[in-house]
Amino acid sequence: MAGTDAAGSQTLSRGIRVLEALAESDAPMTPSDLIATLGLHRSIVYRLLHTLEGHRLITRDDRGRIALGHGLAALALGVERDLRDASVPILRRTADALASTCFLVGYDSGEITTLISAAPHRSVVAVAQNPGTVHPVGVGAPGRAILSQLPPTEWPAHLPETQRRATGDVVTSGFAISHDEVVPGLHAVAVPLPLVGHGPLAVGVVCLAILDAPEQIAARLREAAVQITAAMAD
Amino acid sequence: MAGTDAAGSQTLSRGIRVLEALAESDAPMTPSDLIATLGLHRSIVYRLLHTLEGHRLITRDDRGRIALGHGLAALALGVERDLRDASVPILRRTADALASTCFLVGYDSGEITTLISAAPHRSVVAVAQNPGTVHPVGVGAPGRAILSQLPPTEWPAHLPETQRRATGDVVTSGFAISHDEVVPGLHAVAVPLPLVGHGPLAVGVVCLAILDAPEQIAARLREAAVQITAAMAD
DNA sequence: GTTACGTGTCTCTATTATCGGACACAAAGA
DNA sequence: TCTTTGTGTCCGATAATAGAGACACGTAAC
Repeated sequence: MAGTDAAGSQTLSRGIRVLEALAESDAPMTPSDLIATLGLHRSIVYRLLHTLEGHRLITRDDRGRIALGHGLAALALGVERDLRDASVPILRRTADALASTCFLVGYDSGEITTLISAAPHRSVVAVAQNPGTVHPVGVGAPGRAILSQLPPTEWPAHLPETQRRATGDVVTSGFAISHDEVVPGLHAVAVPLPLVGHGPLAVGVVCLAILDAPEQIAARLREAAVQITAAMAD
Repeated sequence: MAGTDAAGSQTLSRGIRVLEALAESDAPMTPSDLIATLGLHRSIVYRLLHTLEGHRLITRDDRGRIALGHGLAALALGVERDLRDASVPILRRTADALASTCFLVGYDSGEITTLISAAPHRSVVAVAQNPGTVHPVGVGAPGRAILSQLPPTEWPAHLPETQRRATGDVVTSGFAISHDEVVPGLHAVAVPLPLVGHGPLAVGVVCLAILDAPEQIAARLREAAVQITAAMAD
């Protein structure tokens, strides 16, 4: 669903669709699974698999089933490397200070992706927010913190009036808050992080029960945002 | 260097080489950089870039320079997902217990890749060991812990006699130790982690100064390995 | 035994990508 | 101003892939 029939190279696009199909599947896939999912001929899929395996982007287990390979982890290491290196220690401190999972999200061509996250040290239940997770735009605290940095022309087509006004509130108050929005039972607070040459970013926390006043949490998050901006200036 | 002219699809292989080139570069690349690095014609590179951009595997900043895109992080999220989800909390506890960065490495077609790592909470200096990092086979404690699980027929061609005997010691003692081997000044201890259907794995720690006796560290690592094995059995 | 099924490789034309060059355009430099 | 350099697109002849089927092999069902 992510990859439409992208302009340019059909072969490359199909090879990437193999990886996307494997990522969306929670278990390793058999060749037949892939052939059925992609709707391609067997000979094509096998050719793509050989090429992908040669680059270690897929691997095959003892039963011949196909899974994403370690080479993808090596490639992903290079995604926003400077930003992630600079932010990790800051997010760790913020997560401990707020006793909540703290994360940094980025916006790229219509989607919001978690770039890094840090769980607090002494947490009874750790709310996971793994890097690579995709958020809906305009929904939830991080979604609105990002949206508030985008011109309304780039907003999603059918964004409810409620979300539009809530996003406007982010601009005035400087932070976004959400509860039961993306995942039931979870609270979230996020602040925008504008950084030159990096598209809209946001720093946020997610937790089961809100501890401090939202304004206090937002103040601490803004502090982290300032530190990240400073660390990136070098 | 990683991707030779892989059998199968030339187009797909070249598209992946674009990603590999961007990952090896520490800064965003201009189109000319890529064209020179890959040795391809301009029209080919532009076509590949359009396709990759459509799948959010690359992105372009305000100056037109090209960097790896967030879609790669989403794909990498699926790499060894079950194993990583099961290991994260165990590695965190182990890292705190040993006051050292603790990590899990996996082997796939000739290369050892860090799958996850956990830094200790109260660390003066945190030794980073980011997921996706590639280790040399047979060198260093993790390298030998992996090698000890491979048949000698799959060992690297010109492995020094010293490394061969040290690897043999891992089989008898149950753990590997290294100092000043991969990175000067760093100590490392690692234990093998055999897991059915998952290729050779190893759990290890890396630190600046060794605190406990290697045997004690190895015992704690073996404990973590057992816990991971148990967590994967469900 | 047979039947059915998934795997993996191979061969073959129609379709698609490649690659050279050409073109237009903008930003620096002489 | 006139060059030079990088960017981005477009066009044809050549080389590569797509896509269908055929084939051999192991393996589980009957």
